[in-house]
Amino acid sequence: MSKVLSAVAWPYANGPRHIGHVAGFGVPSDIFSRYMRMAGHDVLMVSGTDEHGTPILIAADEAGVTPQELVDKFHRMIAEDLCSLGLTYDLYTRTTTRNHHAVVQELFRGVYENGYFVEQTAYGAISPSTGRTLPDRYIEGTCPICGAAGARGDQCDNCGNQLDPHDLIDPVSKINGETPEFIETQHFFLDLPALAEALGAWLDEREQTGLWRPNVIRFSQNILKEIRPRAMTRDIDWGIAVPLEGWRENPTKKLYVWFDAVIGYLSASIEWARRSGDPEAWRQWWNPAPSGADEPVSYYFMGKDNITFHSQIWPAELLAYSGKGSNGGKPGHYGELNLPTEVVSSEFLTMEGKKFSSSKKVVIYVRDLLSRYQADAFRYFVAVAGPETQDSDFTWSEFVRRTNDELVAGWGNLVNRTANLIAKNFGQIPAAAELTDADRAVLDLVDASFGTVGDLIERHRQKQAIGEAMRAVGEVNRYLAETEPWKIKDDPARLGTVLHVAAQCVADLNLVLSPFLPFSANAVDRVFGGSGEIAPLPRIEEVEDLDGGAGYPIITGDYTGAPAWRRTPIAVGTPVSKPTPVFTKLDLEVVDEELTRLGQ
RNA sequence: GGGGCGGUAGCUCAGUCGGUCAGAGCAGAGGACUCAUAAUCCUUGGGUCGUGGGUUCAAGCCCCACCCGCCCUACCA
Repeated sequence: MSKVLSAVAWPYANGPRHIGHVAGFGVPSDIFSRYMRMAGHDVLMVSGTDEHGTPILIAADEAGVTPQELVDKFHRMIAEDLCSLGLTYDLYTRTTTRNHHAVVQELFRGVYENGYFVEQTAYGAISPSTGRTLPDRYIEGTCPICGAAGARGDQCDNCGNQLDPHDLIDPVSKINGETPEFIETQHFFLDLPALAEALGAWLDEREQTGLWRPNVIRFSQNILKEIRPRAMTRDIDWGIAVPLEGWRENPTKKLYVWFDAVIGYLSASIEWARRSGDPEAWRQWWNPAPSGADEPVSYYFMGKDNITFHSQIWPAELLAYSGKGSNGGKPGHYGELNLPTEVVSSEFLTMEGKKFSSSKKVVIYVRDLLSRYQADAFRYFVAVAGPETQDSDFTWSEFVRRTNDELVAGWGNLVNRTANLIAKNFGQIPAAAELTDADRAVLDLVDASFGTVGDLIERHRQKQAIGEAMRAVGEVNRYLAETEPWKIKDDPARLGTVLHVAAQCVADLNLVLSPFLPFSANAVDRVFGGSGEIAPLPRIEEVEDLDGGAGYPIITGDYTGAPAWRRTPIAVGTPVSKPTPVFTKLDLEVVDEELTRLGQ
């Protein structure tokens, strides 16, 4: 039994979540966390909404609201989206809490005192009217290389060259059309070169485990080669104050949003501990274990666009705070902080062959999908066909097919026919008489799936894991076809035995599938007379800020009630009545309906 | 430009150390059964494994070049 930190990517507060987001980090992290809890580990699953940064400011200006009003709205929406998918966060919080601000500032101080920040003059664009940093991508002009109009400050879409915004001919702000002013400005740069050696050693050690996905480890080692200091402050008035004399009071200097966002994993853990009544409890997941005890492990779930922040920036911050780079230093009062055990990055989900794009309306929002379809149907699709190690495509026709042919016709049908046979013939779970070889074979095969499926989930091979589970479902369907219980009504002992065996297999597979399909796991459990509470579900809770700020909604829950990851013998005599189907079969017309909705 | 990934049966994809690797599911065809949301079960696949070279006794799997598609690279997050 270990302390397992499930650190889940922080969604940016710029709108509701679309299914591409949650396919990458949400569903996989929940499947993993649910399984690890059932396997007996102490899981702490944390995340929250990322609410600072330039895009929020711009969106707020456009909407005519304050940034705080904007993020209040979107934080709530995102929390609802994630909760409705059944994602079992121990705490889903946000970056505008006072706790988060304080933790971020403590990290900054520690890194600063250990000498891993260098103050440098940078040259950058600001908006003359607001004084805010104007990021490269928000500047456009004529490309100095190919002469195309409308080139962005970072890259020209026409010729593909990377640009320096200062070289653009007639640069203008995309936000308000004014001419940007290029100024010299002071910033704190994280001294990544001083941490490169420690980062490299850590990555080499991680590579030895052979667990990281090849893409992720290779990419991480690659970016190490061209490592250079990176600015961790910005000219902006929305964010966390730099906790230093002369900076703190400056309304236009804030910490870079990514500096603070990744610290959310730690601040959320601390917030969780404070709310749990044991404010120091977070240390069990973050500090090295006392000698003799198992080291805590941490898994970070995200999409591939976030790898650099999780395999370089965040470990660098942790190393710097712990004083473990070439500049030396000593840990701050949070103590030595553990680096990620594994950065579990997924690839991207596309949508009918195209990249998701809210502006181009190539998008399906989680809330829209769940208003019409079962959460588990979507979770099933993601588990079985998601972008685990390479990009994958979501199409409505494939969604309908997977739902109807695999989930409903395979698993749903097995549940249904088993329950029906029991309800008709016994009305309760029958006892087994003597077992035949075939009975034992199917029982053993299903029992073995706890091992194979669990192992695959632990290694983040969820597609293969659910494939194994579904293969076992097929075996049980075959078992029924071969034993033909509907033909042996004149032999109640044998009939009871077959149905007992089938019911046991269904109960087992229901547990094995519960990390993937929590909602239906509960429904299936109810069909067979259980409590319907085998897969815990999260809830939204309105809480006060711990340090006197404004209240906000969080996702939390009590997940201690999940059954263990092993066969639990079914209780003979439990009443079973004629079931209502657990899964909804989809009409083939929904494909056209949805494509029409997409405007295609 | 640099780094990386993918291109395997009509469709979606598996293929760990090079030698039963030419596979699975779905679709299609035929059959069985009737407990079940017309669900289930059995039988049925021969695709130059993107293209052209090369290494090897042996290559989807290694090397080189090329063609397609995609991602990362940015003071967006």
